[in-house]
Amino acid sequence: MSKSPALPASLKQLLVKGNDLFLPSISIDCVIFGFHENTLKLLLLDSAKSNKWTLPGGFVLKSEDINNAAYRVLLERTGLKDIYLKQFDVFGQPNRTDASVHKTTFEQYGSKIPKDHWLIQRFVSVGYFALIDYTNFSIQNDTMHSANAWKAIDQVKHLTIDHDHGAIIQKALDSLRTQLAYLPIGKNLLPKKFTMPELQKLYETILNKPLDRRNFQRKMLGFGILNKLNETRKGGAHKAPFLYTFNDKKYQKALKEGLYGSW
Amino acid sequence: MSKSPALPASLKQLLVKGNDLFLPSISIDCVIFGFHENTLKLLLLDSAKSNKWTLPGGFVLKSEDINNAAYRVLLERTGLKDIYLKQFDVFGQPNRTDASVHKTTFEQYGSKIPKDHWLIQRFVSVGYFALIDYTNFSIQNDTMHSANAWKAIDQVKHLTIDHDHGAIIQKALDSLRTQLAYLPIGKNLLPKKFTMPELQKLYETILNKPLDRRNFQRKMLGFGILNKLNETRKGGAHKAPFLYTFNDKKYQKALKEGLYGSW
DNA sequence: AATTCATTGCGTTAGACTGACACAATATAA
DNA sequence: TTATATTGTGTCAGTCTAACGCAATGAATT
Repeated sequence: MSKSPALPASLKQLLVKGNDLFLPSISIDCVIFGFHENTLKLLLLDSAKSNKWTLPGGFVLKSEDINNAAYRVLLERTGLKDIYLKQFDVFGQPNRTDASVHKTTFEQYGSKIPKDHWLIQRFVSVGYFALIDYTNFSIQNDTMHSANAWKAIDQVKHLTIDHDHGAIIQKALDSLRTQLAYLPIGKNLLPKKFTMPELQKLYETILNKPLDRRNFQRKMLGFGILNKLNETRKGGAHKAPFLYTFNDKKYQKALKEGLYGSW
Repeated sequence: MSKSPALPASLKQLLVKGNDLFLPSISIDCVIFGFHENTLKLLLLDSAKSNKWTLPGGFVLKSEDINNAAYRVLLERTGLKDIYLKQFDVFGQPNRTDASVHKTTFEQYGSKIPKDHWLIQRFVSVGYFALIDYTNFSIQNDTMHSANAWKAIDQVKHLTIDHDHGAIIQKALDSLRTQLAYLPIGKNLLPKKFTMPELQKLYETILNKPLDRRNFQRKMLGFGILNKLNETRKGGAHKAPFLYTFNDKKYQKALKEGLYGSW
């Protein structure tokens, strides 16, 4: 006759079978970027009513490729497949995880995690970042976290972030910016058809600085990864800009070989 | 009255205490590059007389930062400190490790690893690459591997490489080449004082293509990370080239901020 | 001691790229 | 119809890059 709600099945499974299902010591954190209304956003989870926000993450099945685990986490969380997902760093400080979060989660339901349980050991986390199209996406909620939400990147620093997830986010952003310099970007972050000003806004938002419209266009077209369509986007109160799509083959090639090559 | 030699203490410790000392499921592999006689070399271990070559690696102590674990492995293996060490990827395919190697190692000494032992579970490995000065370095041997050796990078593909270490080496080389485009390099790979032709050879070796002598010098000096000394290196049968050192402050700054910035 | 010769230091030039800006065309709103 | 903000296209000077020229130098050769 406890006043606590019943322990959800997914949490119970984690508690009882986690040790059998997952690799010990290794976790995954995903920094999921979305782009909407000229703002870069992050998909965050409101962790177990503790008023702390966390990154969507998970564990690696015992016979699962670690990259697939990251794709699985992304799929479970967003319902999206075939997304650009990039492993950007490993976070392995011994004190980076704080078992008290898990304890709190389970205590809500009147459950206790045994001492030395798989879940409250030290975890080394592999960080991935993903870029997704904000528009054709619906947030998937789960039982462990009461709310999932998109947060504008510049609001994030005012939130209470769990663990070292703030540092992970910062590192992901740095990696994203660095990548921008030598890899194409935007494929999964923008709708299929987009305008040059939209693409530019994306770049400006990630880099957090304005770019010259005309030079941006010249450089972008120079990369040779865009198809110019014979359509324009009407509806804006001004001259209708042309629509573009990414040239898939050339985009993929540029992803592999880089945009420049330098030396 | 076994004919096998006695099990070395370090191996015994791994067998008996490994489970207590180290994190499960996580290992570290180091791709250690050296530069000597205009050749890029790799430090490899002749693994347990099995005629397979492996990368120097190790495990993470239970309360040790994973980056420190990599530095520790490097120190144990080479005796070198303060080396540039870069985490470049995570290797997490479920079938990437092959427990038979460890079995063979212990069977040599007439020891058997228990089933389900910590050591023969699946490991996810974090790859680091290091760049060291070939000259002031002495190879440290250990008990688990009969021989450590420098192997020229283009000989490596003719060797029998253990596990997925061949793929790890390839990925390290790719990362090194990519880094060359936007980060300074050479600090630990060359002696303190070096000539411009020597530095150029290093770049040419890593990139595996010739560079124009005069353009290389102009570009390199343009980075502003070199100090030109008032000495020349005599002894070569020709005009004596000037000696340079790296400007430590500017070198470190360039490591953090990159050499260009592009956008 | 003079000569040879591979290598180094310094320089030039044409073409490509970059940053800053001008001006006409156009889709909606007033 | 006019006004206005925005887009498409273009220019131009400064910078960077690739390719190459030539004199200076240090040891080896004669």
